[in-house]
Amino acid sequence: MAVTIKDVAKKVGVTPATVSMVINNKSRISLATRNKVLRAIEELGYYPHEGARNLVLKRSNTIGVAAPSFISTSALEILAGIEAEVRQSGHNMVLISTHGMEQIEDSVVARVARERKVDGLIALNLQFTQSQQSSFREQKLVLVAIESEMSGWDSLGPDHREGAYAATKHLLSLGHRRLAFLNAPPSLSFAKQREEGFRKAMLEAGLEPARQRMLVVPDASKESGLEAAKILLAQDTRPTAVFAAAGDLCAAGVISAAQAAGLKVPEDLSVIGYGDHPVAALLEPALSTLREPLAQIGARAFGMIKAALAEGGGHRAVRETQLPVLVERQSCAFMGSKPGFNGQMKDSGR
Amino acid sequence: MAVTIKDVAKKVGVTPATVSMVINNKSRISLATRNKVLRAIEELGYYPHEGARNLVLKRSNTIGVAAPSFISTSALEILAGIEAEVRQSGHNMVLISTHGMEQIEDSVVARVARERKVDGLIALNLQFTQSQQSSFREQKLVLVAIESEMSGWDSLGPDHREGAYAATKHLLSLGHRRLAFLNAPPSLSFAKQREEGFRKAMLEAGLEPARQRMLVVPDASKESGLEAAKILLAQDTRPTAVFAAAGDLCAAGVISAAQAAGLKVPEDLSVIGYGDHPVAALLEPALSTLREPLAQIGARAFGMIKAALAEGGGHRAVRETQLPVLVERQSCAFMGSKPGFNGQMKDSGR
DNA sequence: CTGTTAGCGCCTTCAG
DNA sequence: CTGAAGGCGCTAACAG
Repeated sequence: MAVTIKDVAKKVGVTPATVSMVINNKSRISLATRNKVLRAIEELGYYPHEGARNLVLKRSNTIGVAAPSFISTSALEILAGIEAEVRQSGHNMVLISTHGMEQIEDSVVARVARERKVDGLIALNLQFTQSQQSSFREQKLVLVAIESEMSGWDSLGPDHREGAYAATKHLLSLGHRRLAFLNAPPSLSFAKQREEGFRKAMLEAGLEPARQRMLVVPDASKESGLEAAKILLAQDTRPTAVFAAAGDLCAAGVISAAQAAGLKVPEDLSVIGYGDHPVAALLEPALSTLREPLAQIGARAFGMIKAALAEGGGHRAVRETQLPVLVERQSCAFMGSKPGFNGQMKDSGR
Repeated sequence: MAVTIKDVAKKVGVTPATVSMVINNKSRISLATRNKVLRAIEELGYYPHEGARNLVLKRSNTIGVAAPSFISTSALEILAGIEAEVRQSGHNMVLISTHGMEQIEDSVVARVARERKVDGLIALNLQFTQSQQSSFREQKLVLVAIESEMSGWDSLGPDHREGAYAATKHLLSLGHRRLAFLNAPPSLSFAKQREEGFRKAMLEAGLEPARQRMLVVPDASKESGLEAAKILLAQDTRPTAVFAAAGDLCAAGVISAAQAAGLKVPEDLSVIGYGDHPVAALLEPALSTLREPLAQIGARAFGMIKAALAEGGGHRAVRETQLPVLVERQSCAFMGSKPGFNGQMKDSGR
């Protein structure tokens, strides 16, 4: 049997209540007994039993992170951000992956909300139903959504609009005028926002986005990028730069298609991606892209949980957004730049 | 306040103990009261409080997974495997990342072993000290090690020796005789085993591994692969194939260097990696490599935890190993194959 | 077969 | 400033 609060109380000759108080720095206890207690704790190697404590305090000291899947580099980065904060504040963290299956999602709710295993929940790319949400409210469980919005709850995520705006501006500043825009299907929530950012930058530059250069790809795969690039490159006045807002993988396909067509990147065609996927730096040429502050988002999400918890679940419904940053590598160049004037030189120009 | 066992007891007119028994299918309770209780549970929406239950049962129903970091695709895959099993068996899982810092590692032990927050621990790429281990034993906590061995405890992990053997055989079967071998530094535990596998295959083919073709790279980065490849390609009789046992990123560097030197992969140089990193499939040409059954390893690890727990912590010290599988893509070809005889055709040949 | 009695390990009143 | 008492939600022994 592990050593309990009683053991130390007995050893010092006080009651458990006294020991409890010194542990929790409660009502000023005489320095004398306080020290005696602390010494006994040390000698006995006593550690409070968190479960017991949680039981009386009516909390779990644990937060859950729910997502369809964690097997993606972006989910991972967010997770890392959350984890660091969680540990630092002495909480626990459990992962709940739903695999996109409703059944599991429901069981999440059942277990989480009813067995009171978590005090708060961070939802990543997940949308809870109204009934699930109200079940959370009943249990006074706080919810924070990343990359999705649920009215009445805090939410946060990268600013797709500004990210796309920055990418477009970058291309524009390099002298490009015929920009192609490869977007994800509108069913993905961020697609609309990225398009807004693109349009805004174009309009500010006095340019009208050309219809035939705005393509929607079915997914963010390399194949999709290849297909789209073929269409683009077959046009009479082909674009001098393409912004693969659908993602870096897509951009990889564009580069690949361009090279297959005998074009050099970035001399003949500039390409910029989105997301800073691990492959981005490995491509030839290395892909310029937008990096989202994922770890920071994760950390902030936990911060919001804590704040909400502190306020006793008072719904704040804060909505925050964090700015992506442009990562310049070798896939973009001044329009019409000669070979020899390569990406490396651009980098130093900033 | 959530509904408790008392509430349902009161509603039915029995004592909490009775309710507890029907929940746990204990000593045969009259069907009549049993049904009444069940109905009440249903009506009230009662769910047992796991924390309270664990307190009296002296368990946590939770297993911990400790690793220096979870922020890698391989760690995540293992985690996914664990998670699925954990959920299925109704347990909980907490993540403990040590960041390779001893201080944290100690606190892991302190918290885990003394606050009794977990019944078992899966250690991933982690080596616990003797004193930590005996502390686990005292707490009757079971330990399973993945990718590291601790005597007296169960352990498992991918079979690096067989993996490397398979990779080497593959190259050999393609007619290659001058194989280069890029290994991780011997400080990484798997390096030795992969080298053994390589040597075994070579010896079986009657080949003596050439010293100058066996390089050690400082890390598994693309840069390391680039550097190593430069050395290899500058040799008089350069290798016709390279096995980047250090990892896929390294292989990416080799491919890049080869292409920069005007060689075509796989026609002029075959390259095989290790690990099936997400980028492997995206490279040009797509990289052949070895895929480790990570999810399966995770699942099995939890299986071992359960078995050990069931046996009441009787130390079994089982040692298991799982076989990687060869993933053939486009980066390997028959030695001396002409352009046109590409990887695609090989694929179908198997 | 069911109810009562004791806790699990801890914390918070409420008296002293 | 400290002790005693009561209880968090649940279950294992005992009685009845």
